[in-house]
Amino acid sequence: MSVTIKDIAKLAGVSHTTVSRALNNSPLIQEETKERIRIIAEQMDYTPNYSAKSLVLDRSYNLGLFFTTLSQGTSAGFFYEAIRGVNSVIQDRYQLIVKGIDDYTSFHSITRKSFDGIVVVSQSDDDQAIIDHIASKGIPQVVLNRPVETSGVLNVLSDEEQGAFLAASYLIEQGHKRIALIEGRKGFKSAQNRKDGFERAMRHYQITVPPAYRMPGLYDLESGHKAMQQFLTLDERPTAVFCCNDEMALGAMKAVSEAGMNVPNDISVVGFDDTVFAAYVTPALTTVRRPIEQISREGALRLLGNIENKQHETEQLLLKTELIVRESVRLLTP
Amino acid sequence: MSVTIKDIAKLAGVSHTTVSRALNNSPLIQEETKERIRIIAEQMDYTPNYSAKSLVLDRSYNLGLFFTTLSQGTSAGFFYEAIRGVNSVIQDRYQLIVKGIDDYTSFHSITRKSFDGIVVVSQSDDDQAIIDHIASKGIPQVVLNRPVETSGVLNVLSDEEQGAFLAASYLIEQGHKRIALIEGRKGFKSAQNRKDGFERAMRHYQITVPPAYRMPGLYDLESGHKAMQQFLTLDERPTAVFCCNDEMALGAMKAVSEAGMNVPNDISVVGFDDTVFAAYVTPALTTVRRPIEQISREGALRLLGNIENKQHETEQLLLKTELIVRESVRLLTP
DNA sequence: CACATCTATGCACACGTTAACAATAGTCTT
DNA sequence: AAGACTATTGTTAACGTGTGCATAGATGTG
Repeated sequence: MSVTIKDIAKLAGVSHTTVSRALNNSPLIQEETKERIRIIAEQMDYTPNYSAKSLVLDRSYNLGLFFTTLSQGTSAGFFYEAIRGVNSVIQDRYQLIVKGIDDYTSFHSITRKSFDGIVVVSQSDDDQAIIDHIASKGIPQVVLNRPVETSGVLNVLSDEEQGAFLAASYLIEQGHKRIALIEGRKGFKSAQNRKDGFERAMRHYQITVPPAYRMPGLYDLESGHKAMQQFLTLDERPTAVFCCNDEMALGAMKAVSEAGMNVPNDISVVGFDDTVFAAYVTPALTTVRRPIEQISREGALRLLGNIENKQHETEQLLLKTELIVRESVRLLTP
Repeated sequence: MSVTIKDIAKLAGVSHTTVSRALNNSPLIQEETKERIRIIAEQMDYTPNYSAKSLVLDRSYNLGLFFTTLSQGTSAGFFYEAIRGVNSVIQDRYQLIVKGIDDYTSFHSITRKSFDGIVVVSQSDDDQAIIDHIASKGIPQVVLNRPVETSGVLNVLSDEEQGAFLAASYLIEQGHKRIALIEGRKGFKSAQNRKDGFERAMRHYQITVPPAYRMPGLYDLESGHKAMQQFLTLDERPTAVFCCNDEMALGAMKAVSEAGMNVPNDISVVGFDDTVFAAYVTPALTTVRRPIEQISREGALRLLGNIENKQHETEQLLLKTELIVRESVRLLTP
């Protein structure tokens, strides 16, 4: 059917071994022989059979890109940036295989033979199981976005606690004292980190947050909307609301305007993530930017380094987040 | 290193052929032998080597999912929904390999050996080259999202012309006569279709659109913003603006509010795509919903059908779009 | 009982590639 | 000029799996 090195060999009047060596640019083969063979291969439109290569070289040329879930809870922008980041560094060398971890009923099929390396974009503590499995199989991996306990695993993430601290501090510095919190999805590490940064800022500036000023959330528009509706029913309403991501912040702003009030004049809002639309809503959302694309690029680069140099660098890289000040927070003068 | 069928054979006291047949549930093997072998395989934690299988069976177990570009112009939500749709139907049977078409410097490596089938999510006429290449290699394929000329290719898309017609007609039915258009990215088929639907509605209701009421766009927030700024400088401003996607509509709304004006009271806006945030901006955006996830699911299903039944069904499936009425269009009373 | 038929299993090879080792011819060294 | 060395190419086996054909035993048939 398709052209093999044996076909080329026949035409070139050499052995298939010579063809193999020539095409792999082995120093054993004479330069002019190589050139002759390359030309013939080109003419015959030869493409190597990667299954055969994989079998003998024990490399799959596959790079896994695993997300906690593909069906819910992952924001589209996050997903997109992560794929872009990884894709930008792998070039032609690997095939990028995208999976949702929750699609696996068993990790049985995840082996050294099927993946040269795996990028786990982890958003939940539950991912620990697959991370351990990958580690136990000895497959090179890098875990992005979430701090990971397993030692000896590459780990690249942004300092979300610091980002949340920045944003919460900013609210206080703008004169706010009655500050409410809409939390992230339970079980997601980011939810915990962002909350921690918020709490640290409150402690640092000695602000107390009453229980009524805390609402759970699911990282989606709906739950932000609901939470803000709750806050608005309170006798003593908060003057500012810290939302653990931008989508909930949008939902919250929606609730404010539905109640005939205005952001930021009646109530201030900050988000987290700097999603692509944050700059374009009205008012433009003040938020915290995570360098996701950079995270996934740095992670993929280090992973490829480990794969190709057969080393086992293990490092935790913490990239800085950045507060993006826009229009959704009002300066409160006493 | 890892367990092979020969290891199992040794332990079971049979030939590796028997093991192979047993694990593939061949009718040639006695039921109790099968069961015995299955148990041993389980205990030894056997996983088949897919490179070896691929080599002999001439199947890669790979499904390509190709986007026009991963680096620009593709909206995150679109991307996300497409992957979700395809992923939901492939289960464990295939690996999903995501690629940007513009990452290829040569299509040379795209062969029957490396892909059992390919889903091309096409957003540009330029994709015709890769579609033809895939067809010429005899690889089963389905083209989503864009009508394709090549005959004998599965094709699933939404009727965007009809969607645009719906939205534009809605503006007119709400009493608007001075209607402007912000076009989509040049070269993208969707840009053409949406414009066509818009024009048909104008003709149908005998509305003329002056040249100053037409602005080019790039499908991003920036260009929508710019275009609307232009419209606002006109002496006779349009009362409604049809934006060829939601992101540009957001940019446009931003420009309106920056000018101290209000949507929909001063100017009405419609978008296209029903992106996830359309419902949550202020005012909520009236737009057209494309069933992307359904498109990619239906497309993937038909593709798998063709692969697994070795048939070559060729069909064009046109899925209906839907107008989602929200708050960004005002009822104009004469 | 002789023969045909059926059932369950094994043998040997194939898939396309790489690599250890062998072979050949030419060159250098002393 | 013989031996050692080098440069280039070929021979053969190996990777793990599936399959056509052969085989051995069991069963049926007249």
